[in-house]
Amino acid sequence: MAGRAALNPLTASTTIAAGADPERIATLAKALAHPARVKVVQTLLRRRSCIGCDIVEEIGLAASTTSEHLRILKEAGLIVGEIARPRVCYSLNPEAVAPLRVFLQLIETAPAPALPE
Amino acid sequence: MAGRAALNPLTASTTIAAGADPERIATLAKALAHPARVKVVQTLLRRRSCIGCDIVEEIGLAASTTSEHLRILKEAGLIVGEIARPRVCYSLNPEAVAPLRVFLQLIETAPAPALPE
DNA sequence: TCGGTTATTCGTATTTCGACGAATAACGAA
DNA sequence: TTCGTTATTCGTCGAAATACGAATAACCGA
Repeated sequence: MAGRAALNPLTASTTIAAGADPERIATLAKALAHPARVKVVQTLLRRRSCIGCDIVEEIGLAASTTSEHLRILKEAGLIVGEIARPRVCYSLNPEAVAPLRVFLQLIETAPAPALPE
Repeated sequence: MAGRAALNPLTASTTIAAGADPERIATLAKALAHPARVKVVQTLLRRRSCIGCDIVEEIGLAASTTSEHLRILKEAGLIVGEIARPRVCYSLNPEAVAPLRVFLQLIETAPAPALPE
């Protein structure tokens, strides 16, 4: 089952993704639908280790605003925050993006449309 | 450079995606951040051929609302609309999702965080 | 116990989104 | 030319998102 590692490209479960729950897909996409949140993820990609409030100055918004973006990412399951008082250590949850990734891959490998160019 | 077919999994250009333009990523994600728009894409995946106003009844919203969703998808480059008066023939533009897909793949293959569980 | 440090919540203002019906556009067919 | 069919644009409304500063919470160390 793994989850990570394999990154199963296009298997049986893929076909199902064609009819995957639109709500779920949309929710995941929405979590990444703001530049600040993408930046947060990119930061966590760069500095693999968890980060505290460094994220705040990294993306250049007020602490309260950043906290809200982190909340949204957390709610979507994309990141997790380990409390290490007085700070919080954030890190990515790589498996969370799978449904959206599969959906995109399905689009990308779709047969070219009839468009005669 | 192909574009489709290969679906280049994780190559040199991937690393760059770690610092990919957050605006671009966010814009793509935003286009898919609504269930109705995901449904439109799913419909176009199922019925590979282009569709006219069938999309309207497929997703069950008013024609004007649907048109707006289609506009957003078009603006993001995810779909194209070929005019065939008096109707419009929509189809997917599979290559458009590449940047977002690469970004997601990068997340998914990121080294597991330090979280000792 | 008392500050110091960091994160989150709260209240608020502004902007954007999402939905609808009505009106409009744009052509093929009769 | 006039009608019918389909898509889009427009005006509007309520809901949601975004941003901020102030206030609050929650611990660790002195």
